[in-house]
Parts: sequence; C-alpha cells; structure tokens
Amino acid sequence: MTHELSLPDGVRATSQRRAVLRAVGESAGSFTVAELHERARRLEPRLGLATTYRTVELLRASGGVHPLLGEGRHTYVRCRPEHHHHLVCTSCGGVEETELCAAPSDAELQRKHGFRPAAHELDIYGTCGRCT
Amino acid sequence: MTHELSLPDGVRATSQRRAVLRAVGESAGSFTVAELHERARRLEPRLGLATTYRTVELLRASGGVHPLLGEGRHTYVRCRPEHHHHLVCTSCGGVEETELCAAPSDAELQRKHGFRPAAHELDIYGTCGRCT
DNA sequence: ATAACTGCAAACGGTTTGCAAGTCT
DNA sequence: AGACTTGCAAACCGTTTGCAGTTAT
Repeated sequence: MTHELSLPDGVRATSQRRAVLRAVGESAGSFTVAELHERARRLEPRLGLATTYRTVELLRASGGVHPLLGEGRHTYVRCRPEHHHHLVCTSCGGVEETELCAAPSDAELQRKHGFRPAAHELDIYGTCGRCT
Repeated sequence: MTHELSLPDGVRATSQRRAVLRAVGESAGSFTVAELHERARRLEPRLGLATTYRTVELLRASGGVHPLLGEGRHTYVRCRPEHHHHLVCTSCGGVEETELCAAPSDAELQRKHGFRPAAHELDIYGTCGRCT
C-alpha cells in the first residue's frame, strides 16, 4: 500500500538524504520543511536546514512530495495527498479537516469555461459542534 | 454591474486608501501587493508600501479582496458580492469567476462533523482556455 | 483636539546561496 | 581522483512593526 519513497536517479544516497526520506515516510498528513528537519535530526543530528530544503526540492522535482496550495506554499504532503478541506468555525476559530468534497465536475468546467482544473481549495465557514 | 468597492465603516477615507481602492478596481485578474502599490503610486506618489499592505489587509478583513495562496508571494483577487468561485489559471495568472458550485451538503457536514456551515469559498486552480 | 493614519527604516521569518571542508563512487 | 554533497553563515525577499510626525473628523 505505501508507495516506497526514493531518491531520483543520479543523486548520491547520503545519510542526510536517507534521514529526510525516513522523516517524510513517518509523517502523517502534511508537513513543513521545518517540521521535517526537526524529525530528521533525530536520526541525523548534524543535518542542516539548508540540506533539508535541498532534499525536499529534489523530492518535489522527482514527484516524491507535493506542495499544497491550500496551506501556503511551504506545506507539503507525500506524493498522494489526501484530499481534504477545511471547516473553519467562526465562533471559536478552530479548524478541522474533512474529506467531504463536491467540487464542480471537470467536464462541466471544461464545457462552460474552457478551464482545465488541476486542484482546488475549499474552505467552509460555520459553527462547529462544540460551539452550537 | 460592478459592485462599488469601499472601505469598511469606521476607518478614515484618506487619499492613500482611495488610491489603493482605485488600483484594486483597475486590476484585471489577480494581483500582488507590490503590483498594487506600483499602480496606486501613479495616483499617490508618496504612498508607502507598508500602507498598501495595511490597506489590503483592511479590504481583506471586510471582504473586498480575497487572498489566493499562489507561488511565492501572496496574491489577491477582487471579490464581488454575488455567490461565485474563482478559476485561477496557474499559467497566466488570470482569474475568472464561475457560478458553478457544488459544496458538500449541509446535512452531510452536520452528520459527519457536527458542523453547521454558513458560507464557503472555493478556488479552483488549473489551466484556462487561452493557455491550453 | 485628538485619535487615526502615514512614511520611513529597522526588524522579522522563511528560503536560498556562496564557499570551504568533507564524502561517496 | 574527482565530482557531488554538506554545514555554516550571510544574503535575500516579502511582510510586519515601532515610532515620530501628519491628517481626517
């Protein structure tokens, strides 16, 4: 089930890069580069932040991780991003995630607007369970 | 047709803010704060960048503009009151509006999350007709 | 009169880069 | 050996903030 994460061909398999790879593998959901760095440092304490950035960029270019539009460009998910949206409570400010989604169909967007959708972002505002 | 853009209640109508407002009004599609600043400076040469940021934040808080989290810098689009969503072309930066909408149903959100939705925002990223 | 607002410049936080030292093949 | 990779620190860039002077109401 879990697709094996690997470095692109032609780059060297250093201990630093392996540590970053494992940190990505251990991530549940989305992560920032800083979080990844912190986690990878447990395996490779001398790992520098710049190297983490460089490795994430390698993985991004080879399709191993994917940047999320929704939470700012500095958030990534492992290649198969779980599709989720935000439920923002306007009373307490809390945010939860949901997998429920019903965006307009690709075909309809194509037909009515000539637009080819690649990703979308949906934020739903309302009142959460605790606040009702 | 074009809804008049205005400052929120309780804030002073200065020439700087009017210049930023007009610059927003003149924008086609999305814009960055820096672009807005440059455009608004033609009307108000002494306008500072910080003031442009502060005014954009005012407009954002009062619903006059809507932030898109694109590559690198934050970009915004002007927001009109009718219910609509944005089709953002990641190739040319253009933004069109669509009335197509299919958010998850209130009942489903209520049942699965105990969340009572009031409003939602949907941004769809992809390639527009001209860029395909 | 006075609270809101401004420009300026310095501060800030995340990201990138130059470089000398170190490492994989 | 030789190219690739690293850590470090400085540079970078968009954004925010502190402050003293200015302006709308």
